[in-house]
Amino acid sequence: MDGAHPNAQTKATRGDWLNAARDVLVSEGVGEVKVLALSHRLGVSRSSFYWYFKNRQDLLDDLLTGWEARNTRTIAERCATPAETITGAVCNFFTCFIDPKLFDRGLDFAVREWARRDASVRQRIDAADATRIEAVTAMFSRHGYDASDADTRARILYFMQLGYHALDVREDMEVRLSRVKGYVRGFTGAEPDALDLSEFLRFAETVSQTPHDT
Amino acid sequence: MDGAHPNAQTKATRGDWLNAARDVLVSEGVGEVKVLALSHRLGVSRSSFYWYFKNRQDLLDDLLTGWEARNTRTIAERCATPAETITGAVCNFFTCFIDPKLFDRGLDFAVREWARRDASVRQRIDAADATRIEAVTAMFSRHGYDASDADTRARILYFMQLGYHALDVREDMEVRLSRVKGYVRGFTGAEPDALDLSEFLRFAETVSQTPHDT
DNA sequence: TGCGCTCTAGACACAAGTGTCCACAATTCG
DNA sequence: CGAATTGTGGACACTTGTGTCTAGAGCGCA
Repeated sequence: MDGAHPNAQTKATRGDWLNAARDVLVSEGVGEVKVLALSHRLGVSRSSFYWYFKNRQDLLDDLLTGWEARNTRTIAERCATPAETITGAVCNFFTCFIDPKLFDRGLDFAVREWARRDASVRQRIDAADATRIEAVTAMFSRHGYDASDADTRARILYFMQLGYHALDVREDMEVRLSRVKGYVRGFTGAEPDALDLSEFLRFAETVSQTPHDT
Repeated sequence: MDGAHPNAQTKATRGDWLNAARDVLVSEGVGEVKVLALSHRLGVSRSSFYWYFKNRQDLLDDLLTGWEARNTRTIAERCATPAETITGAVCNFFTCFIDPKLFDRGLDFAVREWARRDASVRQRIDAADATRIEAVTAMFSRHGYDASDADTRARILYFMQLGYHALDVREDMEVRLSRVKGYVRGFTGAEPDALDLSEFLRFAETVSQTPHDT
């Protein structure tokens, strides 16, 4: 029923349809996610689609659910990860955006674009943003910031991080990492712990080995 | 020929088509800019469109040309405006984004989204960004920053400003203006001149009287 | 008054997309 | 083996969108 156990005869699984749809959504927008085009791309008849999905909307709903699970949950989890210092916690938050396996930024912005045309998607994005900001706020609160301060810092941290990605800035990971110390200081108002920083940079290096998509 | 002298019988001028198209482009993306839908919106037959435009692409080209003229030229002009101090110059730059008549942010991001699907648009956006950043860089250079410093500050200023708008942050003008002094200090590394600041705030107030669109 | 220019409407032809129905091939399982 | 299940493919009906062609209405001007 969910394509997890494909038959030998199976040419395209449910997951194949979803992956293809995700790619088109990211690179060309919702409007271009068309059953006909996807069937061509998968080398399968168009009508096979209707075995896995009720209709086009059903596919889109699944895409949205997957996005919520991956991106929002990732941020929430990283923010909830225990840390000795606030600077370490902020580094934890950064890892979401360093490792493309954790947070799919292409998908996040594709969904934001989609939301401009669909009120129900807009609602889910707003809910997701609220959840994420709450998670970041809680992170600051846990480290002793008062409610108002935690709220402000959470918004600055979250909005700046997404703004950076929104503009699709492309710089070497090396250049990007050279600014981390300054960022952390700015976001927390505290001097970054050397250990937190080096641990984060080490993680970033292991990730940057694998070439990143899109 | 350009709709500037509409006949009494004229129901929709060339400009009407362009305005309608711009609205749809901003609110729903290029994919939804359709002759049929625009004709309905204007209460006019679809075929009248082809009197003013060769085809759909012709309309889109015009939209793009208008965007370049308005947004990029505005930024370049504001950056070139003479100012006594760098803090005054940065305030000049800010005015682009305070007054919706100067810089159409909705259109700017709609075009950026469009660029994701069209290589030729991507090229024009890249050229526009380069032009804008050059203008901002020149502004810093004129006020004594060395080449490297001017370049860095220009990028930070430009990217942050666009990042703010990319996330479609909605806050009261009052809240927004309360942060200006800190921003200016951060961007220039200099203490803001009180006169520059008060002049800018006065301008912002006159603008915020008129309700702004989308 | 009547001619020409400007603009609009409707019909036609066509392409691309959606969703449904039905036949049928390939696997799996009793 | 044989029957049910799992998927696939092709045909049909319908919708939405593009671009072209032609008739003709309304205004401006001699």
